[in-house]
Amino acid sequence: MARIIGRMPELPEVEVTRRSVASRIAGAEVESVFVGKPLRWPLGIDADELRGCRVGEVVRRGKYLWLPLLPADRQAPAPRSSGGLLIHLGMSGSLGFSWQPGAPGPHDHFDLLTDRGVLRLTDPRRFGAVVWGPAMDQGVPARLLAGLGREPFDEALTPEAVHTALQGRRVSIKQALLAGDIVVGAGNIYACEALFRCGIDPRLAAGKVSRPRVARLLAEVRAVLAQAIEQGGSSLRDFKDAHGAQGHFQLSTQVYGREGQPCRVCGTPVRRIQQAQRSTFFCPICQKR
DNA sequence: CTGGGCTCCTGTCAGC
DNA sequence: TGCTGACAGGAGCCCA
Repeated sequence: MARIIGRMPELPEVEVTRRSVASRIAGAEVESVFVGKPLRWPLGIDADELRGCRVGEVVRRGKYLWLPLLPADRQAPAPRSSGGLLIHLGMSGSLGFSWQPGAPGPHDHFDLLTDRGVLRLTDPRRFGAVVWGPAMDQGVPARLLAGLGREPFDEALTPEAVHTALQGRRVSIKQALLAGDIVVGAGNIYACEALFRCGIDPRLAAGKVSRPRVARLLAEVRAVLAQAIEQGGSSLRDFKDAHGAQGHFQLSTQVYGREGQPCRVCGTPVRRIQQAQRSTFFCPICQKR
């Protein structure tokens, strides 16, 4: 039986995090920076150089957050660098913003201390990252974002475009979804759930999915992500502190993490298989094509 | 260009 | 009850 690891930050959790942090940190002035244990990549700048920057509007791209750091107009002396921080929560990361978070704990690896509070990255497994760059489309951030597919809610992402992009792909549709180079945001949980909702066998070759089914799949990816964002958003009202987000985003799943348990639609035991070293959950009866 | 496999890390859990 | 080892997973990266 597969175990479910507590929270896996996928697009919905990243978006909910953005919404909870953005309005409170916008306009804040950086006073100092704490860097803990190494994360996935080095920060890429001397932390002292961020002092005196003003935080801009936090935006999300895929599962990344971009935190603009601009020169504060009335600050003297002016910061030595402006640009921003590209943040990824990895497998186990969470971002909190609070007035007095206390001393960093063993899993707190980055603090941005500002005049409005402290933005803190907590990440036990350290798959996450905080990387400085001169702009979102320059330097290391640009390189990291370059291969990303379209945003799931981008209106320019049509079923036709997705279908075309899938043509010739021989990997499974599940792997193609996870790859994120066509549409971003569907991690392992949501890929499994979306495929279940539209009755597509996760093992089916990506290029073999018919156009109507691609349209249905895109709709379900959007629906499951939107639902998760909404659920996370509603739970935000209960936030008490910076890390109150724990466990709030666990959508009640139809198949994910339910190996051996009866399919909620037909009662057949949910199957678990490995695809590219990753667990896939599906109903062998409901997902036949 | 595509696809497959490896890698980072540590909390959790099965099994002895 | 305590210890050990397998496992989970996002996504960059390297190689065939």
